Amino acid sequence: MQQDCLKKDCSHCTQDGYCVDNFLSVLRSHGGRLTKERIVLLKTACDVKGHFHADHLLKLLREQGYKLSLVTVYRNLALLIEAGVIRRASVHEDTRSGGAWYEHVWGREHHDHLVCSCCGVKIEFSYPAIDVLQEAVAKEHGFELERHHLELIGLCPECRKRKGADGRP
Amino acid sequence: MQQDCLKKDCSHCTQDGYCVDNFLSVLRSHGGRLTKERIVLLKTACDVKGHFHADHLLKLLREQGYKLSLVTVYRNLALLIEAGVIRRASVHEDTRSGGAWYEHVWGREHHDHLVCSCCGVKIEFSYPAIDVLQEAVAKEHGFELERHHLELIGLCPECRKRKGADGRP
DNA sequence: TTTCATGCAAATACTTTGCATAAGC
DNA sequence: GCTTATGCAAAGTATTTGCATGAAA
Repeated sequence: MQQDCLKKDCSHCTQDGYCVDNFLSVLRSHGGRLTKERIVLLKTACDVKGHFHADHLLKLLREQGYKLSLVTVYRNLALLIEAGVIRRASVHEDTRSGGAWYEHVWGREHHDHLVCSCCGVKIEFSYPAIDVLQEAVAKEHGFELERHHLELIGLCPECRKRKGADGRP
Repeated sequence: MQQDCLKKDCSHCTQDGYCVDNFLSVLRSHGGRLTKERIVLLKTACDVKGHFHADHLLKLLREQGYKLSLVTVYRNLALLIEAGVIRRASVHEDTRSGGAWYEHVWGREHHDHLVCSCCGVKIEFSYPAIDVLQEAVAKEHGFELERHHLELIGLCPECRKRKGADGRP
């Protein structure tokens, strides 16, 4: 898996600026084929600004005039994850927001999320010190860390203001 | 909500050592009733050592001779969470383990999880320094932190050994 | 021209809801 | 006795699977 290909300036990523090469190598390793559907899925997933659900991605594709089915979206999300193009970013929330959400990861730095428990707004942050400590914890337990999920849930500034609370209700 | 009641030495928790009082106050605030089903649910949820799913909890109840339905379990999990007896501990994993998992929280310190991506083993840890940094991040963004989900995913010592990998495949 | 991907429909898994009956308070 | 909880069956939502057709390689 060519990790370099996830970077913005990767020389492999020639086709319209999308990381087709990385995706291709994953397909090849499965004996898979590069269909039209997979190409538009790749591009659309990369173009999404924020977070998306499977059906959201389908809607975006339909709006662009492509006619693929939700089944195909589901079947290919796994490939896109394996290719390092997107990642699963969901943690079960109280407000069961319906299914898993994803975000594209290609050409982006690692980050985690702050989620407002009231309005649901999601804010990205990255805090290298936390990552370092996570590595320390993993090492302490003999784990070889692959990835992590961190979601901080609380009240965003707006909701705090609106509720007139400063911590005590 | 009497936070004290979550501690092991809480004087309210008289009935067989279970935190009935705290659960009761939540019920009362909803105009709810303390049924037999809710009592055994409370006890069984507190007795589970590790993590559990809704249907797992039902099985445990059935094994003890109680005959409640899965619907009742689902309906009361929300109450148990509100009473601070259990919490949702699930993060979507690759090995779709089927549904949300819970764990009881009453009388226990806060902790997070290390999950093996290979065998699925879950190890609890607590690392106050990480919690402190999370508070810092929240403050930085004007959030009032309520809770967080942290799951570190990687290879456990056993799976590393078995795979004969030291980091490079 | 063989093999794999797609789309449809149906199946599955988890969770929630409507309604009649049973049980707290 | 009033009102809420339970259990059943059915609905709902997110996701997966079987199978025939269509498209890559």
